[in-house]
Amino acid sequence: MAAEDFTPGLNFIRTIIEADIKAAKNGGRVHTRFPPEPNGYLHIGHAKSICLNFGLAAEYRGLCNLRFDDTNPGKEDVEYVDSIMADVRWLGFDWQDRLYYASDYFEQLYQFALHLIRTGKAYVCALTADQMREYRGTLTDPGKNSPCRDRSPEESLDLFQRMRAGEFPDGAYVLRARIDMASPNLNMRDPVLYRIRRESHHRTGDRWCIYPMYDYTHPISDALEGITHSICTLEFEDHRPFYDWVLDQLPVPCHPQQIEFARLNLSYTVMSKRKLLELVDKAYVRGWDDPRLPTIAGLRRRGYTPEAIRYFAELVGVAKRESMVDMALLEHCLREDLNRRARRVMAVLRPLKVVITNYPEHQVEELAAENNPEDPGMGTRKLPFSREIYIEQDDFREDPPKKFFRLSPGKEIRLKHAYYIRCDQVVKDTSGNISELRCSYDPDSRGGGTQDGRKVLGTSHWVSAAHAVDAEVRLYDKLLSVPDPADEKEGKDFKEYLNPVSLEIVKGCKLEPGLAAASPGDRFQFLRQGYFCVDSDSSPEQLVFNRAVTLRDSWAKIEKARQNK
RNA sequence: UGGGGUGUGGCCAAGCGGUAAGGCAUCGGCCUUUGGAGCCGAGAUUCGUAGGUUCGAAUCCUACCGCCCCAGCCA
Repeated sequence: MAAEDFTPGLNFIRTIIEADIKAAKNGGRVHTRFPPEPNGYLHIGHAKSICLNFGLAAEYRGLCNLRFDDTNPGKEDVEYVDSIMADVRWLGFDWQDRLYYASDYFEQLYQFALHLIRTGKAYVCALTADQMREYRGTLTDPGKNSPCRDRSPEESLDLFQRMRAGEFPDGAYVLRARIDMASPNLNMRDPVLYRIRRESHHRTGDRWCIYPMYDYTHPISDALEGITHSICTLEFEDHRPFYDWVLDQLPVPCHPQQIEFARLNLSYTVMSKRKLLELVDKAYVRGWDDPRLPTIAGLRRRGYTPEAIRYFAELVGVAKRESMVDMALLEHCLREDLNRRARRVMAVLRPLKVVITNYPEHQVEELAAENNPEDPGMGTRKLPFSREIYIEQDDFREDPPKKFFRLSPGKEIRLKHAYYIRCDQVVKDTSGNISELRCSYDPDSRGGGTQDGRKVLGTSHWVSAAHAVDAEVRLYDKLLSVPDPADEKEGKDFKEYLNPVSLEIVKGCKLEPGLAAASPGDRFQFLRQGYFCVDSDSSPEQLVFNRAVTLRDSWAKIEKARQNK
């Protein structure tokens, strides 16, 4: 099914929203937000969330904000906010004038904290981090009240103001909510609201030395922005009671509904920011946009389209069940999109020279080739044909196995858009390697067919030797050699499962001449091989292509099945 | 062992008391100037397990089992 013909079904979130609209909750409004922390690059899992939040807003004629959850200055950076904005835009979404930062709310957050202190809902606590851990209790045992818990509002107010004024060293005090140290939900055992931290913030500089915690910041930010449905991932389900508690204590404009869904997991790759950061930092890959990574930047460089990613986000669905989606589905989405849009071109990755002995020595013909059989509107182009050409090494076998439709001694194949050729002679070098094939062509087969109805099973791509342009082609494969490292032996680090051949660089590839004009980001189908994208390293002098995804390959399947026997 | 979630074919996922959608993957077949694309077909007697309610249960009830998350002054 084509991506744009796909009609999304109902999922549990759409069900909730439709019920809310029907009940005229929030005046029938739908307002979502995508709230990344700028501490890393976005990946395909974030894309699922972006498509969900912006998609829902578009679907129900609502709005979606982009908001940076920047409450932890030590980990955050402008490099990340820039990349995040670029990635969201590239995916095709627009937050218009609604770009927000949690740090924009620091003053309001502070005022709300004062309110909580005055109403006895928060207090300044002097317990150290270690003590606080002890006082918190365990999963099965209730916690103990902090000795500071009964501090008067006046005293807490004074202390909190002095925390802001910078009178105390980092860690000396925190502001805590006063809820219930015996709650079975650890998030309700007087969670920390503010901590002292002398760290420069990428937006507020040194204006603050106290920073609010996520759990306190998030519900208020949502409420201030008039969010109706605050969609987040499953691990925040336990935080929802606190989310609601905060909003219930404060004079905020509205009370958004938090809804949790399962984050995306993809086989053969890693999706945690920590692991991705490690791969980048320790140079296991060539940066955040390495085409092997599931980052948006990596997928973009690899050749993925926003359409393919959006289609994928729709296909994987939204549910509460933890799952592992097969990488094959992502690949399918790209093929689906590019099959109808990508120009077909001929590129020989591992060239084998073929001399057509009965073809006139200096003759060059221009043969017409369609640019995309799926879309005649994409037109045709001319391909030069001459006596010496290159075909793919894999397209010739001196001793062909059964079902091998390609070229072998005495056999005939079709050169796509050109002629039938028959292999007459195999030329080898002194060490016995095949150096060239000598073939003869059938002049009646010009264009790739004859009148006699002769069956030619194999069709090869080719390129005229004298006219070919050289290129480097980077063949990418799975990042990991196992679908899910968590399923493997205990105690092994995920890096032990890194696929050693996730990148193979092939040089001296021969491409049809028109490709000399290709520029970075251009995508093509290399006939019979896959979809390729011009890399950002590419230049007119040194063309570089990335393989985004292979074509489905039934011959490879036959061979693999044979091997497994 | 406290709390919160979740269990539908290999992987996702609909289903919400009336007798198992759809997609990916897999396997057949047709077609083909890409072993691509396209087309046709195959596969859960069964919905974690065991009981129960009902004319009827994946859907309701009970018990049990599995898996995930929570003890950051991270998000």
